[in-house]
Amino acid sequence: MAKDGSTGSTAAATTDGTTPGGGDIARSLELLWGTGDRPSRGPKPGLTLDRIVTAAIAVADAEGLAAVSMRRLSTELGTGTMSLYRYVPGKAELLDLMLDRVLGEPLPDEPGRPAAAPPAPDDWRVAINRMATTYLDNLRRHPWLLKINQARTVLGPSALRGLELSLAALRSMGLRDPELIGVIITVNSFVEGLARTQGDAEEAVAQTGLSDEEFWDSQRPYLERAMLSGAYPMMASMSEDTFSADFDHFAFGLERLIAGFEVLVAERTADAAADRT
Amino acid sequence: MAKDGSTGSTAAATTDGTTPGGGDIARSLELLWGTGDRPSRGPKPGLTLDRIVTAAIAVADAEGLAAVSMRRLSTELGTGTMSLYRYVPGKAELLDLMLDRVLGEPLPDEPGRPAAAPPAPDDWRVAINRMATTYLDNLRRHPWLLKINQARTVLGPSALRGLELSLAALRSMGLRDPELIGVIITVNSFVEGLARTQGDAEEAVAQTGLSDEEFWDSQRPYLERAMLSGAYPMMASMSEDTFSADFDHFAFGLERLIAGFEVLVAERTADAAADRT
DNA sequence: CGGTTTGGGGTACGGTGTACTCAGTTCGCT
DNA sequence: AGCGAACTGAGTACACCGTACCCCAAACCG
Repeated sequence: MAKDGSTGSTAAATTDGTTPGGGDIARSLELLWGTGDRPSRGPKPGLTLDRIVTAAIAVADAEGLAAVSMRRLSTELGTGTMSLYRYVPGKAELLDLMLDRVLGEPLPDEPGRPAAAPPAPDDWRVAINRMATTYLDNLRRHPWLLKINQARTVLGPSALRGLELSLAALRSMGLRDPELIGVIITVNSFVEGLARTQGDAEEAVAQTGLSDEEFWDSQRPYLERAMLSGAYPMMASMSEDTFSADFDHFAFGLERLIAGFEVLVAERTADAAADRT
Repeated sequence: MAKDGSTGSTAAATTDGTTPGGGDIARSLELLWGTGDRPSRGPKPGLTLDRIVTAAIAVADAEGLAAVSMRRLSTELGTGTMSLYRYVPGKAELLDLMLDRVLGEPLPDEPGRPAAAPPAPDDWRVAINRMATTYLDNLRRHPWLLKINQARTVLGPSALRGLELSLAALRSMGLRDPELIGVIITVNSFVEGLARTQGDAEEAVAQTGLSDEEFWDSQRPYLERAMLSGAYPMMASMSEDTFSADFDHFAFGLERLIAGFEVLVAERTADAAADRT
């Protein structure tokens, strides 16, 4: 997934002459924020960045990120493979663009839910709950999101808008600015970790063609021998429903997290009251 | 990274004749729990599974999971590439073995810390804190851990031992069994998500050769223009230290999480007391 | 000692990202 | 109107990857 690095950067340096790696980011930024004015000489482009990104996302959603290759996209779009490089500096940048597109897009209408996004609620608990569920929904809709390096995501307009909305909703907590960011990071980290586990499980089913049940059944003899060995007394004494799928780990964890924030907010308001007297 | 799937499973079926995918798991299980008795006909093996896994981990630690290829490992070990397939069914299984090895190994001695693992403390807060820090340490030492599908990790002896120790330490919380698992999953998810963000950042520095500062500087003009546009009032009003690196997001989030658990434990003990009266 | 079983390794195939090169199109300027 | 510049599209080629297949040498059993 990650490009080779050695061949990539050195090759870019020999070709372009710009500082290796730096030129690509500038190029990505222009692609994201750019005015889109195209030079007025030469033939009109037969493709759009938008179409490429859309096609890439469609393929990734349907068959996983591994299916997204330049050759595959070109056949999908009916062009030559190398033509894509007229619009995108490289595959890494294409992945960046996919990220920004998906993270910022409003959730598509679902049958059970009203389409319009309601304004930010003044209750931060509800806001956090919405943040987490929305993010989890997004990650489940696009499982490949977690396989793309998010650190160097160029902060596109849509990503900024999401952060802005979150911050506005959390303002009522009365925490300091870095703590607000901490809240967001904590919630997002929890959701990401959970989504990764779930996504891995689904991917494993798809790739091996083996259901979860079959998988665990294949391990059962080894596990039972281990339990009988006496080396794992705690695990051997666990109740039957311990690993049941009925338990909603997302709801459980999120509830605990919000309860933890509640404690901090209560402390702060108590402090403020003490200062006032 | 993930193997092709179509070629992999079908090829395994044509070669071996066993149910596609199922044979590999059985093979992995035997590799993990197996007795290691080798047949006494034919030449002695010049390699060990252990040496292969060790070499793979070394390469992954030093240069990232992308550098772990069968050809690379073979040159590292001084053998032919295809010889490796006498010991490992395929690359996917090798990754599984790397996982189990690393997740179960005791942390190597570090200068500042005593080497012996102390017995499980009876205070579950300390236990959770230790769980989280240990896991985070592990993920930082081996950033490639998060790029391997953990869902179908064969539960090896070392993985079981870790789970057993965690459960023993959390027993004093007095929660139901599924909730105990929920606690572990929640903490681990949080740590994984955070580690992923940190790992992505380091990887980005290594790959692009661009420090974080340089990266953000390159975005500054676009961000400033966005701030001045008035479309992001909350973000524009943030204090200077909001995104400072001084703030320890790991400590902050973990503290909130533990506080949230505390609330639940308190509720339970209160309920128990009410029942007793 | 002959046969059988096993490990080691070479070759080859289909896949990937992408550098390089050349042909063809379209506009601005003279 | 014509020409040259600037641009797009596409083909070819290279270095990687995982691994199927095949053959040979080594080691034990009878």
